[in-house]
Amino acid sequence: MKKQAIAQATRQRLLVAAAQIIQAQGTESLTLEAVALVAGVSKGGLLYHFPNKAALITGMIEGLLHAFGLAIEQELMLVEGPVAGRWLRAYLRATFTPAGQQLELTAGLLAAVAADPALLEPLRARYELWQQLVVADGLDPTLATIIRLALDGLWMADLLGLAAPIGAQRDLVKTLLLRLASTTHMQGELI
Amino acid sequence: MKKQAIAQATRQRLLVAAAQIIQAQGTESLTLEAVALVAGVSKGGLLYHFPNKAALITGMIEGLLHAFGLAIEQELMLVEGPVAGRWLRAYLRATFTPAGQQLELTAGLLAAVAADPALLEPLRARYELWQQLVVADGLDPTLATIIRLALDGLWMADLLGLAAPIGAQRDLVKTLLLRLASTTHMQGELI
DNA sequence: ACAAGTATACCGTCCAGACGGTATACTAAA
DNA sequence: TTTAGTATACCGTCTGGACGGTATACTTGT
Repeated sequence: MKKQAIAQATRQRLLVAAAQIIQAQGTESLTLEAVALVAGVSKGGLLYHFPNKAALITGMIEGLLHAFGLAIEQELMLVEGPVAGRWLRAYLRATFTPAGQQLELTAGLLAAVAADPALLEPLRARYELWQQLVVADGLDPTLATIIRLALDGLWMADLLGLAAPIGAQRDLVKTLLLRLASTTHMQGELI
Repeated sequence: MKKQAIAQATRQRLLVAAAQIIQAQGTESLTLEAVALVAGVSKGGLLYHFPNKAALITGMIEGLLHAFGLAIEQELMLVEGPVAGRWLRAYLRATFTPAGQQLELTAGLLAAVAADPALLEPLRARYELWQQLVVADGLDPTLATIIRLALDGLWMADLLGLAAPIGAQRDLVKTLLLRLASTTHMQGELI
């Protein structure tokens, strides 16, 4: 195998190992040594790929952003429903997608908030952008924002184990959210 | 002043100091020494009130649970709207309560997830209870769950600075959520 | 084609400093 | 006088990261 390809795989293993440690034992246990051990690399090897701890965490967040961005783009290609709410529905489906539920990568968020909240900056920037797209999606901006917040809430409930809906209830939530995100105008008492 | 009262105030200062440190510098900077310094107490003084770090974090979470529980109870006393959705609306208004301290204490959650996810257990238990109340509130359970998730999402967006709606937009979100939580049955295309 | 030279990927050790926690001394209110 | 509350001094452990070294893959001059 090509050397570069191996190196790339090692890098990925390190990222995954870091996420696993966080999920299992909390960010405080995220030490360079532990990550290296789980990934089957020496500490020096880890530091080759990520020159310091912050770089490792940034790597996780960038990975998350990249994966989720791809998931959205993919969902956007699906032809469905009215034009209004198109983007929001893609975002919605992406969060319900395995990639969106890659809690592994999501753990990077926790690591960032632990090590230095400033590391969240790229994520914040992306969220600002997403929020802009959400309100400009042709739906009622307020309802669209609520849908967005509900998706984020679900994501957090999953991450922290805070009574996230599962099974059939989860499907119902998804279905209703999708329907809300297809509503160009609401009737009667709602708005 | 009574000595006990002073001690109680010191305890509170320690909790607040811990929350401030977390918000400003991340959980990794939450060291006993730093907390003591910010609170204007020596390390020994801190350890009198909280025998170890886990106790300090548990204290923050219990404080959050207590404060939020009180806020809900208070909102429940307000007479308004239909019976259905009564509890959810109280939860909703409590979430929007401008008690800045609440956000401070919320930081305890981050500390818990950093130090040891098991410390979240009391919070998880409480959430299960809340979720039960949410679905049994007389509204459509799925819509009620979505509202709950949106509130949690808002809470997280505030906590992490992820494009949380502010100002007029925030008020609109609150108003629409309240209206959704007063809807005993939805019309037309929605359900 | 191939030796010589260079870049890439990774290893193992070491250390200064920070951290949680203990032990003990002090102080002022009751 | 007692003791709740706070201060000071200290210890053992762990951590991030620096560093020097090695082996394998590439590139280049000839």
